Amino acid sequence: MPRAATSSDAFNAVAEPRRREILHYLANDERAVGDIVASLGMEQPSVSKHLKVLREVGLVRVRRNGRHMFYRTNAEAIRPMHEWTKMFERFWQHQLNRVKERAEAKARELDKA
Amino acid sequence: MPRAATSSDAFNAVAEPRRREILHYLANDERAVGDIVASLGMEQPSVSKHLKVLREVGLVRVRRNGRHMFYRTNAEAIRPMHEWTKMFERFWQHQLNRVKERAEAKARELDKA
DNA sequence: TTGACATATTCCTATATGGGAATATATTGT
DNA sequence: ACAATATATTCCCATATAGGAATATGTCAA
Repeated sequence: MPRAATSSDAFNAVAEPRRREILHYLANDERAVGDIVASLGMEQPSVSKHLKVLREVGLVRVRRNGRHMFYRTNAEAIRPMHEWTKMFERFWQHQLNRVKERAEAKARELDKA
Repeated sequence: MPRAATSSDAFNAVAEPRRREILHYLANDERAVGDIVASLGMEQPSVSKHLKVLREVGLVRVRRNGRHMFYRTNAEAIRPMHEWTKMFERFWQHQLNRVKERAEAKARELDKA
């Protein structure tokens, strides 16, 4: 079995760095495809293809205005990823505390000497 | 150009659902490969291969004890993904507020009638 | 209608995959 | 040394890329 399609869910879609750039760029305002091309320095067909993937998983919304297609990030679709990674928050805080505690213990040791 | 390797970074490694399951399972305690196989109901070679990918991007740590390899999630490696998704938090909160405000405005309208 | 502009799609190719099956490697106990 | 156990690796294959080049589609303006 090959890898799951990039358009199968947000996790797969977002694995591609260019698509993360696009999502970031489109977070504040809607933008026409040409603006993305100019601002991010990617080829136009490439941008269109990435946008298609992002559309298919609901990570961006489109609106047509004349010849222009205005895309904008749908932040809500990123939320499940945020929730998933959040599950591990307490674990890395734990890890950091252990590192800190060990450092402090070492400092006390040195103090005694 | 094909897709970036699954072992190129955490984003790509975590795109695979089975690997997310494994990370979740290994978050609390270290576990031997056999335990993962039994608990998650995957084939042993499959688990070993997934663990290899996770190791290569630093998402898990290993410790050998006799014939057993004890794996555990390195939560710290998930943090960058959490930070990236966090950038969008204010945007989805914004979206939710707009939905809420519209609902309240509608409620006021109905109240007048 | 025709031309110019904006975006999308198609075709091509090298490459990486995940699963299954089989096998290799490592470690322990006897 | 040998058998048993635990894990890792290899080989095979169908499939999905992402980029580049070329082309198609859609929309406006004159």
